[in-house]
Amino acid sequence: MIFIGIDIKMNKTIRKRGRPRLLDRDVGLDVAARLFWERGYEGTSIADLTEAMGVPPPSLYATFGSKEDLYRQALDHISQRENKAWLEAIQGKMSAHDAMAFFLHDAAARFTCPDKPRGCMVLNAVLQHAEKTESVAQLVAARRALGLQTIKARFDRAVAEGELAPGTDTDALACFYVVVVQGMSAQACDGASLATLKQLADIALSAWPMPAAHRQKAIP
Amino acid sequence: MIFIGIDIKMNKTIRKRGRPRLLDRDVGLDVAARLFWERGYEGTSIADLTEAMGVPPPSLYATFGSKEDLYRQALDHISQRENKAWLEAIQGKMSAHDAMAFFLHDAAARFTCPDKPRGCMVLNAVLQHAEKTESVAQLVAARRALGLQTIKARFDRAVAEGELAPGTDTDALACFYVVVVQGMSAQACDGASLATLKQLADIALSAWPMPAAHRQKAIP
DNA sequence: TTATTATTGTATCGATCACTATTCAATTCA
DNA sequence: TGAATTGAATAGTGATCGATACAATAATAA
Repeated sequence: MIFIGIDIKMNKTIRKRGRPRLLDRDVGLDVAARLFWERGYEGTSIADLTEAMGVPPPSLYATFGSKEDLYRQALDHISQRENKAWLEAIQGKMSAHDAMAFFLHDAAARFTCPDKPRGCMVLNAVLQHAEKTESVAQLVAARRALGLQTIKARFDRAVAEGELAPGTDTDALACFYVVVVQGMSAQACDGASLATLKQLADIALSAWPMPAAHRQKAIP
Repeated sequence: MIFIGIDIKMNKTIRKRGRPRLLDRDVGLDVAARLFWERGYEGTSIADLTEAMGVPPPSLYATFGSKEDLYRQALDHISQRENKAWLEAIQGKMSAHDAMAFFLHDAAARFTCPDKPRGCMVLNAVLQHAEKTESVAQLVAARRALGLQTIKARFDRAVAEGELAPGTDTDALACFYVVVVQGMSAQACDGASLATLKQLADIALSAWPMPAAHRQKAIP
C-alpha cells in the first residue's frame, strides 16, 4: 500500500479520503503561469488552460477556484522564482548602484530567455482592460507598486548610508528605474535582443546621480 | 433643399442616393479610439462600441468593416492628433537633445491629461494577447517600431551634424528613450502624477551622451 | 463488504463574443 | 409620382466565454 498524504504543520498529516486528484497543483500553476504570461489574463481562456493541463474544467476549478484565483496563484508561483535573485541583490550588501546594475542586466537576461515567454509577466499586464477585469488589474498594479516601493526603500537606504547625496529624490529615481525595466519588458515582447537590452540598461545606469562633490555641467 | 455631399479630389462631389448615414465617421472613430485606448483591443467589445456610438451593430460594420478594421482606423485617427507635435519637434530644427526633452515632457503631459485615458494608446497595447489577436498585435508593434525608427533617424542626423559623437550607438540610444516613454505610459496607467513623470523624464535626459571632449569618470 | 467521501468525466448552463440576414425606412433619380 | 438605392432597426447566427450539475469512479473508513 502506498501512502499519499500532505504534511501540514509538525508531522500532522491529512489522508485524502476520496478519489485522488489527477492534477498536481505545482504543475498546473506552471502551465497556467506560462499561458497567462504569454497571452495575458483576458487572452487566456479556461479552455486553453484545461487543455494545456490535460484535465477537465471541474478539476481546474476544484484545485484553483476561479480564473482570477488561478491567476493570483500563478502570479505568486512565478514571482517566487523570478524575483528571488534581484530581490536578494537589492536587499543585500552590494551598493545601490551595483544592485541596480544587477537588477537591470538580470532583467535583460530574463526577459529574453529562450525557454520562457518574452518580457515580464507582471510589468505590462492588464494595463488596458475591460471594466470587469478591474480587480485583476488592481492585483497586478499592486505588485508593480510593491516593486517600486522595494527599489525606493533601497535608495532611501543608500541616502542614509551616504552612497546617494542627501535630498536625493528617491521617489523619482526609483520610478525612473522601474520605468526603464518596464519599458525593457515591453521591448522584449516586441523582439528586442539581449544585447540591445543590456546596452540600454547601461545607458540607464549612466543616469545614476553623481555624488555632489563631482557634479558639474556636462556642456560648457 | 440642403445639399449634403463629400468633396473628393478637385470639387468633384458625390451625392448619396440612399438613406443618409446616422453615424458620422469621425465621431465614431473618436468614440472607438477612446474605448480601445482605455480598455484595449481584447477588452473592448462590439457591444461596448455600438452602445457608446449609439448605433446598432450593422451601422458600425457598414461604416468600419470589422472590429480589427475599426481598431486600425481608430489608431490612424488618434495618431494624427497625438503624434503631430512631437513629430514636428523631432524632425524640425531644434537640437536632438532639445527635441528629446520636448518629446519626453510632452509625453508626460499627454499621458496624464485629465480628459483622456491615461498613458499611450499604442505603447502598451496588445503586448500579451491570445493567438487569434496576433494580427492586431503586429499592427501596434509595427507602429511602435515606426516610432523607434523615427527617433533613431533623428539621432543619426545628430551624429551627422556633430551634435552626437561619431560612433554613437544610435540604435541603443533610441531604444533607451523609447523604453523610457513606454515605461512612462505604463506608470501613467498605474496612476503616476505629471510631476513624477516630468522628474523621471529629466533623469532620463541626464543620460544624454556627453561630447567626447567632456567625457570623464563620474566616480573617482 | 458496505458506506462515505472526493474527484473525474460528460454534458452542459446562461451570458457574451464578433458578426449578419432580413425587413423597413429614407433618400435620390427618372 | 414610382423605381432604385442605401442605411437603420430588429432579431437573430454559431462560437466561445467562465463556470457547473450530475453521475460514474476510486479512494478511505467502518
